[in-house]
Amino acid sequence: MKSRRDDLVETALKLFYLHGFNATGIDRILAESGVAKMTLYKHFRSKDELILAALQLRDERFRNWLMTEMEKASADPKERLLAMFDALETWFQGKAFKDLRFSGCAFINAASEFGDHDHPAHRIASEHKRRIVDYLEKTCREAGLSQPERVAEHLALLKEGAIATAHVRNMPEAALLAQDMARAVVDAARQGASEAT
Amino acid sequence: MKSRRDDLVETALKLFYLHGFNATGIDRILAESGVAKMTLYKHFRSKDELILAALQLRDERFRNWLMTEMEKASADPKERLLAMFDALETWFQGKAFKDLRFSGCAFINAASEFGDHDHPAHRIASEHKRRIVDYLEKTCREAGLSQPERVAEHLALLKEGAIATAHVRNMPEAALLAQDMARAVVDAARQGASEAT
DNA sequence: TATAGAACAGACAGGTCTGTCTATTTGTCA
DNA sequence: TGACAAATAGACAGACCTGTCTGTTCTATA
Repeated sequence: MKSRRDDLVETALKLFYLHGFNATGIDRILAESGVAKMTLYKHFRSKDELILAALQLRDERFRNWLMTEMEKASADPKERLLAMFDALETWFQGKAFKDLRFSGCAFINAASEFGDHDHPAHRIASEHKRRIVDYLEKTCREAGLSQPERVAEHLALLKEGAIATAHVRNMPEAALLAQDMARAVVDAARQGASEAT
Repeated sequence: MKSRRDDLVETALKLFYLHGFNATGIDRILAESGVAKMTLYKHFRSKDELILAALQLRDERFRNWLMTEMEKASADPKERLLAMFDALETWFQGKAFKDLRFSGCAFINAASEFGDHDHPAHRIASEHKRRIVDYLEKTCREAGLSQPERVAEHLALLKEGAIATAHVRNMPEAALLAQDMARAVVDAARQGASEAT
């Protein structure tokens, strides 16, 4: 049951992601989605609102994809943490989201274009990243790791580094470099959990 | 001996960095630099050329700043590698480049706005990152670490992760999270160097 | 089939953008 | 002082952008 609104947000997400927010005009979104201009302004007050809707869709879809990939990789939470980086590599290779080549992280991109941390788009980006840390922290706890908040932050930072490196330098293997370090982080926290700290 | 051209590139760099490339019009650059429009088009064919000149200035200036910070921190190359993350933290706190608040990495930002890897601005970004890896690798060799190419890539990835995290989540302490992991990476490579591999 | 809401095409206003042009002023050096 | 190069202000064209408006056509439901 795809509504006109859904077509719009879907097309907007794709074009914003591939070409940037400021560089993408609404006329192009309308042309590619086959929606009339008045329909857009019936559903959204402005282009800015459409940007926010597209980012919210991306947040939901990306986290869902990542969690699914991690959970189907293994039943062991420690393995799941490491499987995140395998998932990242498939993403970097353009195999994760159909007909959407890898073009960096939509939220890092949003933060780049909307540099002010108070801008609504930047806030959505910030919240997206926090939600991922929350999920990693939960998985760290399930794995019985020591200092789960800290380990989750470490793993999240490795993920960001892999994304930025893969995008800027066109280097999908960055995921495996990050995975190397992630393994060390997780192993250290596993030993730490059985020791007195 | 500051030329009109220098004023222009300086102002362009500042505004592009703070507000983005597409969002910054040349009229604003002209107004803030006090330069006439014809002077701009005497020195540059187009706005795109000005963007490239600004990124080149940033490349030179940033790498110079980073290397200086690392080298003044210690004479020991291993300590210098770790000092990179202290330097990053001062940058994230806005204390590195005068009257220029931290607004992410200019090259990650450029890659975001110019997503196509063949775009000249994206290439400059890619080369900037590679030059930093080269410098890290050289320092790894000076420190006598095993697998210097690999360790340099690890450290560079940690740096990117710290930058992205600090910017998107407004979290300057990301530098210290990265430093934790960097210490582990460097220590492991030091042990590795004295062992048979 | 009748009706009402939704989406349609397309013109339009008003603003902003890059890049060009002209004519004038400034600054430097002999 | 005189001459030449550089920089200036400001108007302008043409393209593009967001957002509004009008009048028509589609579609679902009663």
